[in-house]
Amino acid sequence: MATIGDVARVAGVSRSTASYALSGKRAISEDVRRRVKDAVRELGYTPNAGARALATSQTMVIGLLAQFLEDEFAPAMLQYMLGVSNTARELGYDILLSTEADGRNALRRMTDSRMVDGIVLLNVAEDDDRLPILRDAPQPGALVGLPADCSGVEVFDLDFEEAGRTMVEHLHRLGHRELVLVSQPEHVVERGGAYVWRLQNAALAEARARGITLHAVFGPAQQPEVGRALHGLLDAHPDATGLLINNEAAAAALPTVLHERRLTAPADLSVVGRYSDEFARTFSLPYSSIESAPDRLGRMAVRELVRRIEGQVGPDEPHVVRFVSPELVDRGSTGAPRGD
Amino acid sequence: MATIGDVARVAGVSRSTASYALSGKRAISEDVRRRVKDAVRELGYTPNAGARALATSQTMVIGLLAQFLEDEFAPAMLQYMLGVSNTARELGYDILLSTEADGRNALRRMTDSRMVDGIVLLNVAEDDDRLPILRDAPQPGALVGLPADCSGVEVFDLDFEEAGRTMVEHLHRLGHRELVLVSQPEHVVERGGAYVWRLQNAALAEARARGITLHAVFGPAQQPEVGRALHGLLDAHPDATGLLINNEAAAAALPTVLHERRLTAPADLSVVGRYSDEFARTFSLPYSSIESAPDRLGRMAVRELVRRIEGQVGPDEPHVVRFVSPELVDRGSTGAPRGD
DNA sequence: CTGAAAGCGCTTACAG
DNA sequence: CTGAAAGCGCTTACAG
Repeated sequence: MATIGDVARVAGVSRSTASYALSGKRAISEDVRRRVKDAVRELGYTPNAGARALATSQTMVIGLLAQFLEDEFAPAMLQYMLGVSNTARELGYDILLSTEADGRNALRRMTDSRMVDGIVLLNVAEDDDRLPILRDAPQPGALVGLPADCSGVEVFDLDFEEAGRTMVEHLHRLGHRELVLVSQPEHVVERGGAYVWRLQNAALAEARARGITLHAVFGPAQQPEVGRALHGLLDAHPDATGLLINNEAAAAALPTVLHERRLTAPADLSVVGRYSDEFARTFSLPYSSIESAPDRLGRMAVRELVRRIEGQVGPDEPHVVRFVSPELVDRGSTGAPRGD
Repeated sequence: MATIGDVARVAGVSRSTASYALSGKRAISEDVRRRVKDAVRELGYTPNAGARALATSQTMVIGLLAQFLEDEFAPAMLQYMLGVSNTARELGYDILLSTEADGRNALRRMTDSRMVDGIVLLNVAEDDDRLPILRDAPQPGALVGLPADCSGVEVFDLDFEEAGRTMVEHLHRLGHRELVLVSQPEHVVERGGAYVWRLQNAALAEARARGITLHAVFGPAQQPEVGRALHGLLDAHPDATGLLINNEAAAAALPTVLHERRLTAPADLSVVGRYSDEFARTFSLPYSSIESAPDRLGRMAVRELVRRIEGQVGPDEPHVVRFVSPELVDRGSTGAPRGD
């Protein structure tokens, strides 16, 4: 493989001149620049990434820690990954991916050995055990998901409180007075998925403020349990006219359940979910939903991370905690309650 | 950050001795080994990956080129990625991930700049335009998917011919005489998804050999088109008693379609799909299916790739082309044809 | 505008 | 069993 030394020799200049001609970091005569470029083409030269990283202490690589936790919906994670990966590439960075169950190990390896310039953490828990390691690392970090302690890292998340309020408000305005909310399984919450609480508590508060009833339950995340759970719920609350779904598996199972019960949305039941548009398309879900914007969150996290990496924002400047406002995507699954 | 020089100083030895004490590549006195280990612990030393890569020309990184093509089912790709990523980690390698639409660019960048020791290509097309680049690269490559020309790379794929035969044979034995096969969209085939042809042609040949009827069609990959297409198919072939599905989107849409038609499998219609068990669980699919074994294929590809990388198989030894035999996972969706 | 040299942090023959 | 030195392939002050 050709080195910068080969390029220099062929171009008849010194290695430093060859390097500068390629980086443009100092003035180079037109003649020399041309000879260097020609040599590069002739030799098919590409800089050795490891050598460059060693010299510059920049790897142009971002570490991406994805976690595929049991009972969480793997396909949903993919959208975040793609948002991160594609944005990184646009900004000139490659992605070092870890899918290890033990994220702490992967994180330590990547940061300690200087394989990456920065880190993106996905699926962040309330009390995420990767955070202390990330804070101690010399590289900056960005999270998708809101932990209890946001110090030292950039944080991006959907505004789940607002999402909960929006769902309740939307159905209340349509005339609904009794609603059911199906959240993720309780052990997702216990593991640190505080977003489940955030949405649910805000929804409950909003319902209370509006004087309407909201039955909030945790649903399973697996088939066929989640289908049975949905049947049980609809049996238990025959007067409920609106269904709120903050549980991807439940959303995916709902069409079958409604068919089995001979129910149609919105004629018999109004339905609002919380998932991404991409998810809705993949699963052919016909329900209006709060867009969870995974690609947008991934993009934002990488953009801010790169600003940190490249020093466009100083190390003393405060870290960002940014919430994406939920948007309701209308797919026509809500309307006036039946009997109205 | 501590360097090997710091370790050496603290341990009171030379840098080379410190290095050897850690690698174990030459005999070291117990005393020195202990002092070096202590120094490592005290300083929290981790080798700089870039420096090591430069010195050894080994990065311990594998490049993973995933392609998310339009109209292909993104969640299915995730299973392959996880198989690759997890196996790589078990063998001591990290994953450099590319999700770029232009895989050729990503491939060239990774190989030319020596960021990786080897490459895994996912979603390989009949005439994949990344292959010439991979063959020219100094790093070995492994594919999941069968191209027309397998030279110079390790190839792993499901035996789609056998899968097609198995599906037909299974239903024929149960007494079915008229079947419908729904494949991926035709433009997936045109783009190079030869596996679609392989399964379909083998199924047609098997049906012919057994003297039964098989209607083979290409289905859409998107909602709601695929649902409508399924309805159209069942309308068009009212006497068909068995449905073969080689199209993930169609499989995901089928439960709804059958409910809408008040059909039950296998009482009214026997159904056999071709997808992974993980996929079936995620989408709550109750149909028997040919297991496409994405995790297993990913594992095999990485294992063989690492054997090449580490020189356990010589550069002159022939490359591997290995097919995974399809296994039929019985989920009870097939039986005797209705009216029998 | 260009070159010679130092240095990034490792590993590994070479010498003893 | 250990050390001094060279080298991996870059970049970037330092000098001219």
